[in-house]
Amino acid sequence: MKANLEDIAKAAGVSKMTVSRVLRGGTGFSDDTRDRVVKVAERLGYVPNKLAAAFGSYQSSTLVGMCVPRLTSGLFAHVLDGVDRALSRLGYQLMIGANNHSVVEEEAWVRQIASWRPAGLILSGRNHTPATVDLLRQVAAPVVEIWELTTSPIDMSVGFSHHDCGAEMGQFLLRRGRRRAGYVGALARADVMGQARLEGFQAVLAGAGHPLVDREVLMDMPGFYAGYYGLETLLARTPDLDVVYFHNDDMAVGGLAYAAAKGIRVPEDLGIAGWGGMEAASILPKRLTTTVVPTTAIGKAAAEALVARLKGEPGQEVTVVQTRLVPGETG
Amino acid sequence: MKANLEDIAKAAGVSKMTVSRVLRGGTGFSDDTRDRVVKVAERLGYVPNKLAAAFGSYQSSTLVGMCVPRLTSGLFAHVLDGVDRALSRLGYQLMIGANNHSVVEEEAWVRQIASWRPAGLILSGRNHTPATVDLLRQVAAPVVEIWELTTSPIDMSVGFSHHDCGAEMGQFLLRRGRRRAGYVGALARADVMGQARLEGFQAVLAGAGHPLVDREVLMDMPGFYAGYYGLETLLARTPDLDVVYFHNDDMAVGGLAYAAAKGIRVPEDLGIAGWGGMEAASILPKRLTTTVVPTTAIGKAAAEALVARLKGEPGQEVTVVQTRLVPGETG
DNA sequence: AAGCGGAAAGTTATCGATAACATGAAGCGG
DNA sequence: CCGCTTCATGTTATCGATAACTTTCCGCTT
Repeated sequence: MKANLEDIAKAAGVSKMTVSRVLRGGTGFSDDTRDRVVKVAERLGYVPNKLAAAFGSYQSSTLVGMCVPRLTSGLFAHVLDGVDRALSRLGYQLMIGANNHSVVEEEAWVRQIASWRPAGLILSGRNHTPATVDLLRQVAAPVVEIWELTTSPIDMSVGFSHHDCGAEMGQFLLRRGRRRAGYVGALARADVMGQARLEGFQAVLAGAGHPLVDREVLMDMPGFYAGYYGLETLLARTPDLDVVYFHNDDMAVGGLAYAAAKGIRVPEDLGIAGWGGMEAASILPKRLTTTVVPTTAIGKAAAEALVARLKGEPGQEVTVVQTRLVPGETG
Repeated sequence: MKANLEDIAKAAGVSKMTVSRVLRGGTGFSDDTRDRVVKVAERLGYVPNKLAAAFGSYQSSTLVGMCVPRLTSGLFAHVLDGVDRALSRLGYQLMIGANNHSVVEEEAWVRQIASWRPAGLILSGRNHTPATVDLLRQVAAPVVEIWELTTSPIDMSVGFSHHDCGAEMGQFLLRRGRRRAGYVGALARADVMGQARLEGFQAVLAGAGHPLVDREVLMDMPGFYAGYYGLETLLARTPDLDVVYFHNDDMAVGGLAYAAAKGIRVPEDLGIAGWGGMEAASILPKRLTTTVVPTTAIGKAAAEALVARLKGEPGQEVTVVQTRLVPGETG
């Protein structure tokens, strides 16, 4: 790199410290000095060295790490976008990682990121390995757990209850007269949140005397094809279902495609409900019954909670965001 | 942080340098020493300080920056995923940013990232401000430009020709007998790549004596609604089109929704073609005519080119990936 | 037994910015 | 005109790891 603080200091006839103060926009220098320093810095094409700054004083790190289950999830893309917009505006840089729905991979990621001494971290979910929690304590940076609500966060939390989402959908489908419900899931065992929705769903159905009839939980990623073949498998085993709740909208759309292919009328013969609120679903011939999650808002809230903490303000410990059940024409 | 190299050195009865050598897996120590050091490091819960390492010796940075137009683009999500998978496996960390299709925002991002002295950078597109190019030269890190092919990259390039995509689609639609083509775009002026596709499309049509009849380029983000209303506007002005080429699949799907809502038969009354190969399109009742882009492969190739360069190997200067025109039932 | 090669380990200087402390000059009331 | 405050500025130590160099030690040859 061409110039450092000392080069500017020499050229401007002041000390390094004065240059540092000017460029960071502090106080303790005259207007005349500031102008001179700024001009020289510009002329020399000075590019600050955050590595040195963050190393010398961890206070000055502007590195924020964020770990999501998958980078290709449309839902998390919006969360990421919300975080990035809020943070980049304030001069923070975002380091990302994907844990593939595994707390072990999350631990590996946190271990890597911890070595960069980040100013803050955003994690997805409330489940972590003990070693992860240890590491987080050691880095001593603010941590926001997003997506799944936890009332006892490591530090801060922004999310909603997946259990309640499932329960609410169960109630809704019962009100619409559905009595023989099935479920098609994915990411068997890896995804505790889909599991939580299923449990909420089941609890409500059982409580009403119409327990879940059958379920098909694939090992695959939750996508269109998983939804398509999941529904096929489920119906082959249990043909007389009157509604199927899917892990998410992608899968529900796959289910709709299967129904269309087989001449199953939706919602007359079979109801279909999803979860998440994928954008693409809004242009289906029939509006999908689903639960919309305020993804961008979650990202924004997480970033804001983090920044508040970094500025020394207390910061909201737990932020609950509202999901919204959208009654469509498929459920 | 609990422990640093010196703490381990003291506890193990060796020097810092020996600990450093052991933990980095170098040579110059006995098996006995290695075991002792490793054990102590583990016991003390040592977390390396990459800030110090990268600062002391830029060789040892494992930071890679990547800038995409939008974080919410399904296409770029897969590119990102391809990059992340390839890099994280090798111990690199990914810093991301979005430039909102603006070279000025890209410059701001590069300026920020440059101050972290990254080991490498991945940028989208081949257009950059002069100041960006200057900065890139200054950071002296390998740079991969992706998405749009350039035969004279700053450093390395992985991509394909948007112009050719448009031209190929033009030829295809002409072969299918279309004679009065329209175009619906988005991101007016901001997106040079959509512009390139349009130009390729127009050139072929004009060359065949059936020039583009009308076009509607919105200022909006390219999404479903933009496609819906874009087609509405276009057809209001020029009703007698027999095919419309869209900026991307999202918009084409919006166009399909508009056609369905208005009772316009596709492809009989109007052909519709998209670009990009969005996953969701695969479950439409009629398969969308589009060009599929190998997104994950682009990410993977970009990461590999970067890593090769970082390892001192020459690295592929220009990598051309193949897009694939998929004849659907809508065009 | 002197000398030598090479592996193992230690020493020193360094990266660039910042916190904490120190200095110095100007301004000002008594 | 002295001592006090205040603001502008300079000095010094420091963060943790690493490159480059130096020393130590051991075994082996002649």
